[in-house]
Order: sequence, then structure tokens, then C-alpha cells
Amino acid sequence: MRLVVAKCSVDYTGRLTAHLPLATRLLIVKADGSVLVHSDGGSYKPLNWMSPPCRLRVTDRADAEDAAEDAAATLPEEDWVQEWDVVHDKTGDRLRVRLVEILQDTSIELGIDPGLQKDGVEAHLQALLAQNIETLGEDWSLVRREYPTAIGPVDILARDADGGTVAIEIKRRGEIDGVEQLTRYLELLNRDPLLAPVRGMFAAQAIKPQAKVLAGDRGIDCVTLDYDALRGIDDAESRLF
Amino acid sequence: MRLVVAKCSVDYTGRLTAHLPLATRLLIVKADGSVLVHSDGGSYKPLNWMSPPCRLRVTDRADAEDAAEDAAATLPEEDWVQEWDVVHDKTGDRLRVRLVEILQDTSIELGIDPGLQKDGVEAHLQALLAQNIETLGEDWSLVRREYPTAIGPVDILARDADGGTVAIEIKRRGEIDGVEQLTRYLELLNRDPLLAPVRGMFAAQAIKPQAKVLAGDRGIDCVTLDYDALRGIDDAESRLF
DNA sequence: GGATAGATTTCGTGG
DNA sequence: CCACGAAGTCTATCC
Repeated sequence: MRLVVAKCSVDYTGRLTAHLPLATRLLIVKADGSVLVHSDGGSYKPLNWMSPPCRLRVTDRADAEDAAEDAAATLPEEDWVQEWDVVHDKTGDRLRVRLVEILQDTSIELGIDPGLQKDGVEAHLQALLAQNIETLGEDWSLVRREYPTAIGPVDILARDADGGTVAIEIKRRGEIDGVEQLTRYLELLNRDPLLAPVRGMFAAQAIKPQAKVLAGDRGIDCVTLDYDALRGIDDAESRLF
Repeated sequence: MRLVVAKCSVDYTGRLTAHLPLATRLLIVKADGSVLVHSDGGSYKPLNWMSPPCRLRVTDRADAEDAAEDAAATLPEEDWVQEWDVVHDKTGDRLRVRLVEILQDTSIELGIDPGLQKDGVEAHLQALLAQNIETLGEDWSLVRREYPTAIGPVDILARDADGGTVAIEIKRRGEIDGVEQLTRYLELLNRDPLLAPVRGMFAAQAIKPQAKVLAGDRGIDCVTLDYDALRGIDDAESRLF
């Protein structure tokens, strides 16, 4: 990994065209040749970047044949001492960085990272609800998780106390897209005479008002899930055995 | 901006819980106190991070009162020399970095960045199509861009050669969501007796097969836009005046 | 400030 | 390898 702090300008051409005027920034060159351009603020997203796989070519001003005449009458922005030309292997996207003043330049070997270990995602929520389907109502039973349809799997298919089929869509945060998704599933499931009628249930840790309204309009029930409570039930149950 | 290369372990608790085992990584502390943890690969997304607004508190091992007894019988991973505790001001999300060995530690002042200048986004595509609405068919005319409805503005409302109203949704890349969005608009527009019947047109630089099928199923026409061609027409036209 | 839609999204996962 | 859904998404825009 190479870390450079430099006064530079940056140009990107690819999916879009973008330009960064001359300013002091952090440039990161990773082991795979990818480049990140960071400012001293904002969030984790760089101002500009090039994703791997790509190739970085560095040109020093001294090496440029016509350096002398170029330098004669140019804007300060173009009076660079080093130019980086980064080209994406597949898309041809190009990132050009012109370094006018290099304030810091270090390289260090990091090695391969063991990677992030996550916990608490939607999959876990789905597993917990499937294991505790009776929290939705007495005598409810699980048909199966990831019930397959032509346009993708429904999170949970269940039967309510009356033996009616219920398709459940689970989201961490319930927004309008989730209701649309469930609507498409219901349309398909209700075409199957062996299943129909199938009603919908939209389950999330929090459901936005607009999603609630849309769901209501389509006859879809909404349920708010309590992650900690579900986990609690699950722990309590497992302690019984 | 502070740049630290260190052998460290990282723990995050917030929306989810995540852990990074001991390894050598780049740690970036920005002027606003936000922290990024980068490995020497992957894309621009850090392995872990804390977004602003947040507070960073640094503890040196020497300062820890019970350092001696702690160090006596701990795992190498917990034999840290410095600990960073970063807490988000609003959400309370916490990032804890334990530095076991510091290989590099530099600080530098960057100043405020002038920011990125973009070109070629969806707005431009919309403007180009609005100016060249006749590319969709002879005698087509523009009613207006950003035609307002109760659930948001339709990109373009136009009239075809027969005087029929057409609602056009424009995307860079045509996917299923765009068809859903246009469907909602059409439902609303067709409730207006002064406009109805309104037909739909889905316009994008490229339309995915699944989106095409869904659009076809709903009687929505699909059109592939050629950005460069539209820009060319526009340039040619402006040269006439 | 909250909600919404787009992104050079990136990142998994499943077929 | 492609396609789709989720993300601690982030970011700009609009109301």
C-alpha cells in the first residue's frame, strides 16, 4: 500500500465525467493497483477512485519529453511533477491524477486481511421468525423458509390458525419497495390453485408510514418485529433442552 | 488528517455487530473525527468505519491503571498499546480499535476540498430527451418535464402523433424498480379524466430483460436511449443557430 | 429536517 | 459467470 499526500487535480472518464480542482488530498494505492482519492471530510466514500482490476502508470515530469515547453505557459493546475494514469482493465474507465506538489509519500506491506465477521443481519431475523412463527398468532405453523416462486423466493410461507396460507416478507426496515416485492409474490402465488387464497404479511423491525399505507391499500397486514425479544424467546427455548 | 498503519483488531456495535481479527491495516482519522479502517485490497469501501458526527477517545496502555495485571495473562490480540474508542454522537454506534503495534503514524493538514464536479448524469439525459422529443416519433411534442403528481414528478409528459398522452420514465439503466415507479404514476395519471388515457414509456440507455418483460406485461413501451447520439443531435442543432 | 430516489454504488448469495 | 437483493449503504434533492 502506497500513501501519498499531494496537491493534485483529478479527472475521471467512464460512466460519467468528473473533475476535481487543484487541492491537497490523500491518495491511496492498494496492492491490486486500485486508487482512492480522499479529502479530510465527508464519509467513507472517496471523492474519486478506480476499482480493481486496473493498471496504474506513473509518469514523472522529468521524463516527459516536452516538459520544458509545456511548463513555459501553463496554468498552475497543469504544472504537475507527476501524473498517474489509471485505466480499468475491463471497462476502460480512466482516472488521471496530476500531482503538483508531493507532501508525503510512503509505502508499506500489509498482507491479506482475514476479513470482517458480521452478525445481526436480515437472514438472522428470518431464521428467528421462522423458528418462532407462533409469535404471529396461536396455532400458526411454518410451511417453509425461502419458498420458491418464478420471480424469486418468498421469505416465509406459513399457515394461520384457520389453515389459510400467508406469505411473509421480512425486512430490517420496512419501506415501499418491500411492499411492492411482496405484492408481486402474492400475485403469482394466488395464481396457483393449490395455494390460493394467499394473504400477505409485511414484517419489519420498523415500518415507514408510507409503506404501511400502501400495504393497507393492498390488504397486506403489517407486523413490527422485536429483534431482541425474538432472540430472547429463542434463547429461552434452547435452554429448555 | 491522521494516517496510522498498525497491527490492530476492530469491533463495531451499532446496526450490527462485527469484528475484525488482528491484522495490519491502514487507519485514517479525518478532521471531523471520523475513522476509516482499510485493508490493502477490496474496493473503496473500508473494512469498517465510523461516520461523522462522532467523538474519538484515545487511551494509551501506559495510562491504563490496571495495565500491568491485564497484560499478565491475555491473548496477543488483547495486548494492545493504544485503544481508540469512537462513538457516534446521535446513534451511539461504537467502534473500538485496539492497536497492538504501530508501524507508522503521521498527521497532516489538508484543508477543505472544493469538491467534485460531475457531468453526464440522469438529469442530463432527461434534458436531452426533452429537447429532442421527436426522436421518439414524428410529430411528438413535449408537454413538460417533471410533470407533478401526488406521489412525485413524472420525468417527461409528452403527446404522440395522434395527440395521445405519454408518461416517460427515464433511467440510466432500466431495471424493475423503474417499471414499478412508472406503473404507480400511470395509475394516478389515468385517474385524471382530463389526461386519461395515458400510456407509459420506459426509456433507458440499457434495459434489463426482466424489466422489459414486466413492462411488456403492463403495456408499457420500452425505448433504448443513445446518450452520445442525443448529445450529437443537440450539438448539431445548436450549431444551426 | 425528513423522505425519496440515484449511485462510477459495493457486497453477498444463489442459480 | 450473471442476476438480484441488501447495505452500518452514502448523497443529493425536494418538500
